[in-house]
Amino acid sequence: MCAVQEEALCGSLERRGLSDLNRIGRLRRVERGETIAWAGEESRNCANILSGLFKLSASTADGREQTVGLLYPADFVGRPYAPRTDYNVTALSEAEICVFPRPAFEETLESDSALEREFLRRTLTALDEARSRQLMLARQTAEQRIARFLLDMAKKMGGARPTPGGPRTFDLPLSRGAIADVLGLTIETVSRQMTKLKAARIIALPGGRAVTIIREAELRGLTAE
Amino acid sequence: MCAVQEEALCGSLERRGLSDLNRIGRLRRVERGETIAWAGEESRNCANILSGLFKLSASTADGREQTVGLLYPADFVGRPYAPRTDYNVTALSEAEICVFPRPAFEETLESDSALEREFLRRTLTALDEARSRQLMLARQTAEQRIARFLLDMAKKMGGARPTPGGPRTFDLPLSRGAIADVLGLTIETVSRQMTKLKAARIIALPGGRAVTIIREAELRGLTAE
DNA sequence: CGCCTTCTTGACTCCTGTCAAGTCCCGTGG
DNA sequence: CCACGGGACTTGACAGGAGTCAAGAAGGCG
Repeated sequence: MCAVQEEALCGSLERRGLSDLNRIGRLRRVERGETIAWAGEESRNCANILSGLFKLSASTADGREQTVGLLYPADFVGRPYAPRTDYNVTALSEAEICVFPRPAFEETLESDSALEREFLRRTLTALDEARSRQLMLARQTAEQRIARFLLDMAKKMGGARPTPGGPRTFDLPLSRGAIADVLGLTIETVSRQMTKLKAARIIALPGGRAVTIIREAELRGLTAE
Repeated sequence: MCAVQEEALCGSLERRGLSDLNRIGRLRRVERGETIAWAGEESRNCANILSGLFKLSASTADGREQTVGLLYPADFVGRPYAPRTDYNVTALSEAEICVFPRPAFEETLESDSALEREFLRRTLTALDEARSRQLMLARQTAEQRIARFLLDMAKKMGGARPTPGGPRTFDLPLSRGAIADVLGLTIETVSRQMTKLKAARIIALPGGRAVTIIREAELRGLTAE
């Protein structure tokens, strides 16, 4: 039943506990662009992502948006132990999720210490990531952010390499606008930086949302990390 | 023994568990400016803050620094379940901490589910805060950051109000440089913004690191949240 | 009182945001 | 098959906020 069982939260469970969580979970298909949780709303459900990509975002009073995290298959969605959620969760692609009512999930956490420990580990990892994104947003230039983003995406997306160690091509699962939201930039700046990298022949943009990383070492050099 | 017992992590424990944690903890005094954990270093210890203020920081390759979190009394320091820590932890004032070896702390977490649950809650809160700081660093102007920072600090520091509802005065526990690191700005920009707020008679700067919030409503209006 | 750090202020630069046209891409429908 | 339309993307011109560099002033500690 659970397509991402080895990696997902429920994958850490032994047979018994797993069936507990599966029993309360309900499969749901989500359309691209659909928002499954709104900031300020009561936190009623939690979920595991089975497939697809989501963004976790907040917006300023004047309407500009910032993505504070990307969620991939096997990642967890929701905020246990809080009455409300502070962030929107929106699908960036078609997706499937496994939804639990929050109180039931909390009870399962409390009765299954292996699950709870795994959840704690994941939360600690998410915290490290959120802090690393703070450093990026506060101190990196647009060029450094784009370089880091492309490398991260290449890693996440896999992508074909015609020759071993050679250029790698993959499709960005995000629009320019969504990338801008993630990196704390504007669409125009993202576009200009991509054009600049293309002009420098560090990447190629074969069309659509495809990206080819031609000279990975140079790109890595631009991240200055 | 535990001066912040009601609030600190160990305060959530029942007598039995508490004594477990106290048995492995060791009191330590820390000087202002002292760094008790270095990024990239092996994660050997965890600690509870008993008194004082710490910053959690990272730096870019070119040496600029960013504070990714402030740690107050009763807050937890360290990274269980990871071999290395990614951040520096530095005392911004004289401080006292209660130190546990990381493996012993992990064992205690695993054997005491109430402690583990409390630790999970704290980690979730820290995650929310880290995400909220992402929004600030990505999308707020210098003026908005300063306004929010002053209001946050006023709340944390308490501070005397000569007349109820009237102006409130408190001492900033951070230097201008430390504030700049927290807000993702430079010392000069912090200084200029403070001067601007002073000129607008929204705050006063009586000397030293003291701040008086004269018109709190206006200051709150500037945060645009 | 004097030194040294911290803070303030000024002049200038530059990166990124804003506003405004285009251009590309792709699916739809004639 | 190709023209059309609309969203996504690119490009240009310009402005402005924050960074950088450089003095100076203020404050604290010996």
